[in-house]
Amino acid sequence: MPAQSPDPNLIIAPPQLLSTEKAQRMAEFFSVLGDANRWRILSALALGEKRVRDIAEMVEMSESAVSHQLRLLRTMRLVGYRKQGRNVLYSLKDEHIFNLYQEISEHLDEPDDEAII
Amino acid sequence: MPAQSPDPNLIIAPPQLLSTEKAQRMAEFFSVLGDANRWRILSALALGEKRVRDIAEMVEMSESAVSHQLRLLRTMRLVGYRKQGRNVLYSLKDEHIFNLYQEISEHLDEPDDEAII
DNA sequence: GAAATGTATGATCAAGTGTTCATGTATTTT
DNA sequence: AAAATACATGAACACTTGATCATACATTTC
Repeated sequence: MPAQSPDPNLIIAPPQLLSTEKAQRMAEFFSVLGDANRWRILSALALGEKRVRDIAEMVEMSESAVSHQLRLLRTMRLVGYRKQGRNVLYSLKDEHIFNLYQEISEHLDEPDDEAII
Repeated sequence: MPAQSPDPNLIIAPPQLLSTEKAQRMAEFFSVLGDANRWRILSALALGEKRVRDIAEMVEMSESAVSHQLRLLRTMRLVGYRKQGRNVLYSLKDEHIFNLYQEISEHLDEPDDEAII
């Protein structure tokens, strides 16, 4: 019997208050996505594997700043990398990020008020 | 002909670099979810509509701190509220939050290394 | 091996964030 | 109407964060 795929419209709410530990882990993760430059870097990588230099140029940041941010994205396992000569090629490790992007995008695009008269 | 529901495994990546504006909007939204106390508050509200006082007691924060955070959650349209006498009852406005919760939870639960030998 | 290139990292500092404290407002109770 | 209760808000302050700058490291080129 094949596995039943979950109803995409089903809302899954935690049955109880989040523990401080779990809440903290959630917060730390979302904080990583709480920076515009990191989103730009991720979207650059969504276009394909890239060198630090090239990312820096695309997103118009210093190489140092990009490197710092990539380090964070690395520790959060959002990007992977491989060395190639003196270059380091970064790539998206978890493309699910852009599913989140899509969902939130829709949330943000909702009208401010449902006109109730 | 009924609408085709999208393939849940389809990864949707933006076809180009995110604009600074769009990236900024994303970042602002994710920042709101980048705080452990806000997650606790949201998870309290996931259990049902609640007064400020009760939320404060559940999450062990001062009423003032909770009020400040609820204000933020309100402006981000994550919670709604209605007055009832001298109480203000808050509730989740967008339960999608806990779909995000679910997704990220899985991401965080992934093993650190896929043992490759 | 010296110079150049690509990347990483530590220190510093300005800006942002979240809590507390004091105070204000609205509603209910006495 | 005075007191009590529930919530909101502004200011202040401690803490966090992210960029820059200087420097270090690794690899390639000369």
